[in-house]
Amino acid sequence: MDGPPPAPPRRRLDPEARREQILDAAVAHFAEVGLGGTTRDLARRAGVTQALLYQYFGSKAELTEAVFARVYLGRLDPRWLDAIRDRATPVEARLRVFYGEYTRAIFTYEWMRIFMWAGLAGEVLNRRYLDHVGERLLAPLREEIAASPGLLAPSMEDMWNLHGGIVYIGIRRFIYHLPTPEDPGPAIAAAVRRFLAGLAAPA
Amino acid sequence: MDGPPPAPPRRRLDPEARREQILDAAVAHFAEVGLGGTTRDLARRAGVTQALLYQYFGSKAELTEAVFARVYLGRLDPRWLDAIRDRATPVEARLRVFYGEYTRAIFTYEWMRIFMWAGLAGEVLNRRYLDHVGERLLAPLREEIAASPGLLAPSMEDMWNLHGGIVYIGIRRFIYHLPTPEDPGPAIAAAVRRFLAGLAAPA
DNA sequence: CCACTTGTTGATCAATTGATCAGCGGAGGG
DNA sequence: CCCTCCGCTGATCAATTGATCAACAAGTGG
Repeated sequence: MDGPPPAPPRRRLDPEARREQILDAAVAHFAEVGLGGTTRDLARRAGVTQALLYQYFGSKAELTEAVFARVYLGRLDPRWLDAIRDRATPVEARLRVFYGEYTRAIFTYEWMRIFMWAGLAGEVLNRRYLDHVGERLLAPLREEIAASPGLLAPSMEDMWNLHGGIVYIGIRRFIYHLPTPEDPGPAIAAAVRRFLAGLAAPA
Repeated sequence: MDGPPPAPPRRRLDPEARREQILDAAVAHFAEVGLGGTTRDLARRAGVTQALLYQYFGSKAELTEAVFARVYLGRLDPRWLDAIRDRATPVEARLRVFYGEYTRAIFTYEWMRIFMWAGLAGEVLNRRYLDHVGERLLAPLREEIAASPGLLAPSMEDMWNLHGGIVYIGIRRFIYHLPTPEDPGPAIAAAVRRFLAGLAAPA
């Protein structure tokens, strides 16, 4: 009466599921030790043999590309831009909400570290990603601030300063393993409030 | 009459000079490719044979330790603390001067990248260094701001936000290879000014 | 000009690592 | 129950890499 035994770990797996399993392990592994991590350690973590990796990925380079694709793709939500431009909401709230969503998307061990490893390695994807952030997110945010009565238009360098101050929370936590507030919300709110206060036009 | 020939590259070198030459090359090499760089590439860059490295450093680990020592040591100037506490100068100027000096010390290709490689690798030195920054520099700065009339006391998280926003300039330039202002001075001045404006006590 | 000291090198070893392949064996169809 | 398909493994290769060592040769003193 006791149903099937508690899932004796199937050795033969559906190819698609196996590929996902390997990719999951690869993201975790490369985030931890960097893109120079060995395929053998990765295989051990994934619970498969090293040879099997090459059944699903032609080479290590192909595997790391798949890791990039999984980590980068769908990380930026196109709806953010709409919220940024919604002038029915005060700019301060828009900035706060945006950076709340943005940090919720990128403040993960895997994303933060793989992005930094890739940056140091000179990956082109990083520059493309950051160009995108600058032109599609920071520039519109800057326009909205400039269009707000009583605020002086910030420069793009000012925008990067705001951005960097917030992203640095994630760097401290995931790269340097320093203690940071569990919820970055209050720190973000304070940073945004200060940023706008510093842009207040003289009376 | 034509003096000595134009320095035919001496093959035998004074041990101390050779050690320095290797260490210079090691700093440049590991900054570029990370601590996983090979001793053979390093030797090629230094213009010596790979075997010679082991005449001056017992192992690769010993070599990277020497690299850390050279990069970290003497980077923080103890006189900064005195300037920070010099209440004859306005806080804003003190903040501006401090971050001018600080960025002048750490905004180099070698320092920025080795620090980041080491951070990702989990080096203990990084956490020690950043603890020092927090307790010996940011905390005093915070006290000075708090002691300034008309300013609300910032939290340590606020201080890290100011710090991160400024350091991020160097991250963009040296890690991500993005264009940044040649001189970070104006951006620093703006960031400091905004930070303090955002701390102005309500009338 | 010789001989000794020692900075330097080429050759080499053992371990690691990316990649390959023949064959094993689990699972479903007949 | 057996046969076939194919997911999977163990063994193995070639290249790379940290480390060693005997031997070479540049500089120096006699």
